[in-house]
Amino acid sequence: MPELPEVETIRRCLEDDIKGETIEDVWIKRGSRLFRDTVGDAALKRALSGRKITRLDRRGKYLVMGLDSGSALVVHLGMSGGLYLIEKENSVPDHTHLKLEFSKKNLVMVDPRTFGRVLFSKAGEVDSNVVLSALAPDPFKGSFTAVRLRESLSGRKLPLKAALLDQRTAVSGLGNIYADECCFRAGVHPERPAGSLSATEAEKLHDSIKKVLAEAIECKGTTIRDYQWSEGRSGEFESRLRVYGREGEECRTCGGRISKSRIRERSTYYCPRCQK
DNA sequence: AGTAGGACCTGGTGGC
DNA sequence: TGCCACCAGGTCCTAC
Repeated sequence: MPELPEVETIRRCLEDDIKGETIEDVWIKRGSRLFRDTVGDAALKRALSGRKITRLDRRGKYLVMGLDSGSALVVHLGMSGGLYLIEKENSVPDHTHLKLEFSKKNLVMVDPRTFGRVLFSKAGEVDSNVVLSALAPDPFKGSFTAVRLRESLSGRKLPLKAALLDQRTAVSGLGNIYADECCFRAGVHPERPAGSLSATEAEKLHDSIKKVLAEAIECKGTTIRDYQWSEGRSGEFESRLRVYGREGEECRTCGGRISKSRIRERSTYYCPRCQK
């Protein structure tokens, strides 16, 4: 579910509350798929217990929880994941896979569909982590430029949207909603071969990606179904969506009808008149 | 190598 | 009310 703006919202919401907290105890759901890529539950518990949280960073859609040992817990929320601070006396919600106990609160990771995953990077290995280091530039980093964007797409024949969804190629952090919104604002059709963008179009797309994501972060993300950024509060970008989920409705720019198609088995929304 | 499509899961919704 | 098919914001693997 969460794309970059939702993950960034969660990060900002949690950072101040967990930074400096010591992990007093760890609970991991038995046999949870989310930990399939870690060292094993027992070893992970040992690595986390007693450690102090020093920072909460974001790389693309990943959250990186830095510890005073120099290691880091790396979390991806998949389609349905969430991180919540709960009162110590409250029992954990359904589908909780991880609980970190602090002195006054507990942090839980909830994920009904179990598409999320948790990784662990040992001290000094965070920057060389195979998953994180393979990510394309973060849209808010200086390495994400219009030139780099166009180069990463050049020669590729797959649909532009498919290229934008690939976290390791052009840009990291875009998902199904924001990829559609960015294509719309840039005036480019999502089915265009990725390599067919002109320099001007690549600049517009680069600009749109930064603006759409920044605006969505300001709105604390989008709420389509069950996404909540913290204990029951919801994002407000939904009312600003220009194409996503608006099949048959009026385009706010040209008055035409929004179309829906499928790209790589993902629902795709666009305005056939505004997007060439 | 690059690309397409299904697989992996649970829960909510809308149609009958 | 109940049942069922379909849909969902993300990767990941396999096959062409």
